[in-house]
Amino acid sequence: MFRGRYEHTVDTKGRLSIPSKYREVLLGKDDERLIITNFVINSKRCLDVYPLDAWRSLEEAADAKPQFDPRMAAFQNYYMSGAKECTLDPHGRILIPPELRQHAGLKRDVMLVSAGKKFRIWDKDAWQAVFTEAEAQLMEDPGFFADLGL
Amino acid sequence: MFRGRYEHTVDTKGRLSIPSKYREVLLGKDDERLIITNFVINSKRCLDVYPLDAWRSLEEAADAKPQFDPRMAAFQNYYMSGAKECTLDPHGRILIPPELRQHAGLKRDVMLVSAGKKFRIWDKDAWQAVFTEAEAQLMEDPGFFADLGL
DNA sequence: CCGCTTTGGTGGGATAAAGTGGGATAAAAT
DNA sequence: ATTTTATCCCACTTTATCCCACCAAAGCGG
Repeated sequence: MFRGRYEHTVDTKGRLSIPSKYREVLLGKDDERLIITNFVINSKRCLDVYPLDAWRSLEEAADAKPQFDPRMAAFQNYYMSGAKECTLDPHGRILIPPELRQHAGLKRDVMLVSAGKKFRIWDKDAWQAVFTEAEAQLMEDPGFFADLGL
Repeated sequence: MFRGRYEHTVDTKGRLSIPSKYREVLLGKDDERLIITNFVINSKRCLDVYPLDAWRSLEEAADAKPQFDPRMAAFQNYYMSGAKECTLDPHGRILIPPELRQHAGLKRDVMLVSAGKKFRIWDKDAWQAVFTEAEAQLMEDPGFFADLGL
């Protein structure tokens, strides 16, 4: 499980260093490669990043579903087909492919945001908007926490 | 269970010592690490602090819910994604990550406030406001506690 | 009741680690 | 063959961690 949010920077070469806490999670696996693909939440674009093993189980789960469901096809076309493999350099950085960088509108400042078995990469400003929206939503409905046994 | 309120100080490096009474609670566990994340009550921001085991059960409870419910997504984006792990230094202090310090508006003087299996960290002034607000609510509506079934 | 010891909390310097940037070389594409 | 893109290597800056010292308050024995 990845934990925490980190503000990092993409350098002029398109490199982004993965937080050491995230890297610790990867060290526990036999393959440290990452799979990165395009995604969108609340009309805001971002990137989803999976450890290779987690991506594989997603592939298998998708494969087990009926292939002719149009929504499944859309999922394949959008999410699965965007996937690129990235390897870490000696300093723990990845090179984000240009199409994906552009998809998420990544400029210099980005946020890395944990989401269970994967994490996301957001342009900093886009993330701000998503975060504020989520905060407002939770303030409106504080009883929600009770449902989770808080 | 944590008990009591404590006024402590955050030093210039961002360190905060955990009250020894709270530490006694942690000693009973096999892992003393804390998970700390952002929260908000009555539009006042604070930090929620969990022993690692308590946080894990929260993660599991959240994981068991449908992931694409919009409220669930907001919860994941706001509360879960902010979670950072903090280890105690030899004097029983934690280093509060800068983003979280900033989120809660922590300056030098802070309050540590018990809340069952977790506790909260407030800026001292913000806490004052929350406290008086709660008191006013009780004075206005003396049946308030009774309505809670206590 | 007074002084000593212990415990809890605070502060600061030194060292190590994480993140960032840039030049040089190698691989790939045109 | 030339241009572009990616990888490796080295250097710098910032942040976190360890270690030591200090102070105040509470507990203890004379």
